[in-house]
Amino acid sequence: MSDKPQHFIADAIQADLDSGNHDSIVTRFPPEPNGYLHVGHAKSICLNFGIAQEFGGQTNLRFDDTNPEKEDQEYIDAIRRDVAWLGFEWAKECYASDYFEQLYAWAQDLIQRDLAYVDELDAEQMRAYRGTLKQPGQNSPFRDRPAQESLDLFAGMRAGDFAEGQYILRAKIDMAHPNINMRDPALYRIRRAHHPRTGDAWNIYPTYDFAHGQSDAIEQITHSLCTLEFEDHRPLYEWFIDNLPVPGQPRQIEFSRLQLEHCLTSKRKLLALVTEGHVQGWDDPRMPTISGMRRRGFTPASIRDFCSRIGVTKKANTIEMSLLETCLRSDLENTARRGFAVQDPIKLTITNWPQGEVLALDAAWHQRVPELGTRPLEFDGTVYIDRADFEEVPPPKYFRLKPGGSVRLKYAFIVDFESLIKDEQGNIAEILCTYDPATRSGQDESGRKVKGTIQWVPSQSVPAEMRLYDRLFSDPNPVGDDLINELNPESLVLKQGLVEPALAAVEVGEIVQFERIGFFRKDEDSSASEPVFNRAVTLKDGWAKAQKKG
RNA sequence: UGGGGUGUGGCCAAGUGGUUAAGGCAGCGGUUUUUGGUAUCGCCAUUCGAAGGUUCGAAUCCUUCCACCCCAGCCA
Repeated sequence: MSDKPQHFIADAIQADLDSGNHDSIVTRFPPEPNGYLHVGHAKSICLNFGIAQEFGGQTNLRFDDTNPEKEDQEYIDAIRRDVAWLGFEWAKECYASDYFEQLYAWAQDLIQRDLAYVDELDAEQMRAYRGTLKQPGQNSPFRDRPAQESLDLFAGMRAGDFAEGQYILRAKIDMAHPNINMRDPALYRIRRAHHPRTGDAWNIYPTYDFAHGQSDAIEQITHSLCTLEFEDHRPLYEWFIDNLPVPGQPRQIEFSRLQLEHCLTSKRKLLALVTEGHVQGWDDPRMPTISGMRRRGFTPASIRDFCSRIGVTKKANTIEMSLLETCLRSDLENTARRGFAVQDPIKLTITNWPQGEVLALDAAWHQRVPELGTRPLEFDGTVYIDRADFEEVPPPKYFRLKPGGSVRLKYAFIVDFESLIKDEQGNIAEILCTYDPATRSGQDESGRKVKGTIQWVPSQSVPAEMRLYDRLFSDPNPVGDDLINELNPESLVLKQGLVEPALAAVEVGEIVQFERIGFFRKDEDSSASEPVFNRAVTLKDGWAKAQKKG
């Protein structure tokens, strides 16, 4: 894990600093508030804020709110929360809509200089005139409309004199340009929609292309970092910067977007998951959204670490889930408190335990991190262990409890198998053991060694709902067109388990380790009587792996 | 010959003509361990999309070819 970003964008910025192009740098993170941020945005956030920090610069949070129909204050609020949660502070909070008046003036300027015109082709006609990827387009019959006429029409568009789609402002560049984006791109369209910030003040809205670069220039952005699909827009971006009296010379640099296995990172498709009810909301712990990951149990540090480990290039990439999981585990390893929980309880009774005696144990929250303190744990001769920790007919090298075997109940005693009690169906209802008083943890002088040490919960434990989350999509590279069939039917498995009292009492939002199981975050759905825990990630399971290999 | 990009091990990714091609993740094997976790040690590309060429020397330069991605919203 390197601390200095070492990639082509850092190199480019360094070069701009060295050459004297810039004395300091300013970047921006420019989401459109039309949905929740996801892990792909996290990459962009970490890149933009991280690179600015690295070079002593600043980063703005700018909402690219140029298309009111899809945007909402709810998204603005969520985005602010998510960026802050990730641990970044923006120098300024900006909105493209703050520049609408300036943008309008620049559009007029372009018209006056015969670099833009009001067209009245409808969308379909425009497409026809645009030509194809291999064939040049044709000029609109309105292309040579006198500037004054365009100016008047443009004013009328703004004033609300026309219907949506009736007129459109276009740049006058080159309808035969090999780059389709340069074939007289749309600058302003009529939209009678309520804007979350400007309300009904405007009847026309600038397009992304007309707003983005100029907004960058207004904010004195030095490096405008965006994803690869905007590469083709760069000539247009530069055309505006070159043809308008903008107060800055931002440079656009593109990098490849993040693809995560078993995930979708398209706002449109994530929206569908939410609206079609396949998940419980934008913050469903299975969602690759920042809010979903937060609720799942990911930490800001783990996500930042992930983003630094995946690198920044222009190459298409699909990152394996295991890397994200590794980042989480490694962040939590030395910080999360550990406690006992069982997902599938089975009663274990110590037959030689003194009737009524209760032994109060003091167990470390983290065996290697004493600063985390201890929690009380009561042992009264009846405990619950996980069904997975007993096998009547064990496979070879099974270290857990089995007929004729012994196992240590962590922080307590070694117990020796005695017998089983089964119900009418033949299922194991209870395990009977004896304990070895000489083997008490911390004061064991018996010299006995056992291969297995397992967690357990006391007789007075708390029932808890455990939400075991797994990948949302079965396929590593889901398409997202056929949600029903692509979704992993086992992306959520509910368990009614038991947790020791101290674990049940942790604060909502705390992430703990259920020893030998995984890291879990106490969910907001918890009630006073029943805690709810979300499984963020399992522990690595070498035994399961060995079993699978056979 | 539309335009724009990208090709280094299973997944990422350094490398910018000169030791045997960094590192991480995954995998495999060992040690430690009162979490089959953690930690730790070792192994894991004669080869850089392919073929030619330049050079004493090439993943790095040249040529040709191949593969994959993006673009025809009044979305961003």
